[in-house]
Amino acid sequence: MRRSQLFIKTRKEAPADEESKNAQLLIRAGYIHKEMAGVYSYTLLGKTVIDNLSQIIRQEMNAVGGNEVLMSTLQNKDLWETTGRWDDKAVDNWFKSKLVSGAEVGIGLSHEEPITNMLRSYISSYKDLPVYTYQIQDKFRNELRAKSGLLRGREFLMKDLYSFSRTQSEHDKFYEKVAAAYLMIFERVGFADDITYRTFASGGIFSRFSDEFQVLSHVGEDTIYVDEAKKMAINKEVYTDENIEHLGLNKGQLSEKRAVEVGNIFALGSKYSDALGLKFTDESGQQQSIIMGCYGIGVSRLMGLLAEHFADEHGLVWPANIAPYKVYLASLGEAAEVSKAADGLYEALSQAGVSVIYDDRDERPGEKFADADLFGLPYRVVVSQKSLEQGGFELKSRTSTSTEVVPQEKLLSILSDSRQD
RNA sequence: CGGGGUGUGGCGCAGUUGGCUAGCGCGCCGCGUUUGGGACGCGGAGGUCGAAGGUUCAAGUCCUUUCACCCCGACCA
Repeated sequence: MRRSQLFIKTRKEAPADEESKNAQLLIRAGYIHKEMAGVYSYTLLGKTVIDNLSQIIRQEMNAVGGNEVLMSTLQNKDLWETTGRWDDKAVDNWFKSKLVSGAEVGIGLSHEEPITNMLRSYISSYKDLPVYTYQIQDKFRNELRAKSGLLRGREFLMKDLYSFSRTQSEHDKFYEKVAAAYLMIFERVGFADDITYRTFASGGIFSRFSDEFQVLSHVGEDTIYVDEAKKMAINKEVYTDENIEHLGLNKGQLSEKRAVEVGNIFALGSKYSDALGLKFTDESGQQQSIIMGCYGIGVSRLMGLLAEHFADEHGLVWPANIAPYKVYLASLGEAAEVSKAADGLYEALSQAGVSVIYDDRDERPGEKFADADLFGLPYRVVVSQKSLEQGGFELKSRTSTSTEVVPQEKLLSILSDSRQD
């Protein structure tokens, strides 16, 4: 992508109506645009980050047998009344609207009801199960207060997986499989296990605990207690002597931390399947309940937390797997030989499958360097009179302060070598 | 929803006890000089001062109502 074709413009100053670092950086760098409190649009840069995150999640969900689906945003009130979740007293953050006829519809805040209902059309036998479905799409929640940029919005991108199992043990096995997949996902996006904790949290009716995936961060809304040696954590909401003992933890080994919840998995039992009449016939011809589980990851929140976490005083510093492009290629000056060399390198990189932003604008060096830093791409390559005289192009990684001049073939091999998966 | 704060060209801000043509920086347009860390000169364009109502000879400034945004708290099925 040529920078001259990107419509975004970077800013030196942070917007006055954002306090959070993630929103300030992402807006300054032109990744997102604020529509209103808790609602953001994504430019090509931001959308590519979202796509990269989604792709990693998709791969891991497919690996555990997930069927990706796309559910409707408009929701059938009847389904939610069946489970008792239409009432504002039961769920108080609905966005609701009306058809011209006057009939009420919901705007999707979650999808247990519709997915369960949809499966009634397809599931009837033990042979049809288990089934795992997942979706990556916008959810709408009428939060009393949106805050912290992408970390708590009213409209946000979420991956939700729902599992439908025949027995509790089948469910339990899958549950653990997803838990492992989650840790893999967070590792792949850059949150390794030194800061990511599977955390015991309140479980609802069907299990003693649910599992949250918490990334340690001072901007976190959650307080958790961490046993670093055992790699275990417990949410403040269930931090009682009884639970600590139940989990085999020792209060003296636990330290209090702030964390951001990036994922949450929990058991649903047969609450929704029974309520909506989704059952299966077992080998002996008997009707049986279906055991459900629910597994969420806040994709846009994850992006916000990545921006919050991977940044320095100059701007964003994306992990290689997440960066919207791998290389920021900048030409300096308007000399014909420089433009020609830069054009050629852009072609060569593109053909080698290296994703690159080519800053072909007529701007001064300082501005191009500042933008390269702010964008946070893993590598910066500079084409200039100076680099050409030294026999090549100047290569610098976003995190290092030193540069080296390398000839084209070597540059191509370096940049396509550590190609992102 | 309780408390605190802020709304002035695209962005960041100033604007005194009400006073006459509403300023500054960035960005934008034109010309010229520049070109390795967000250049400089000259000349331009762009504003219902969040909105509505009121007080006054006169309102960005005072009063009332209202909307939006940020932060703390509560809430987060």
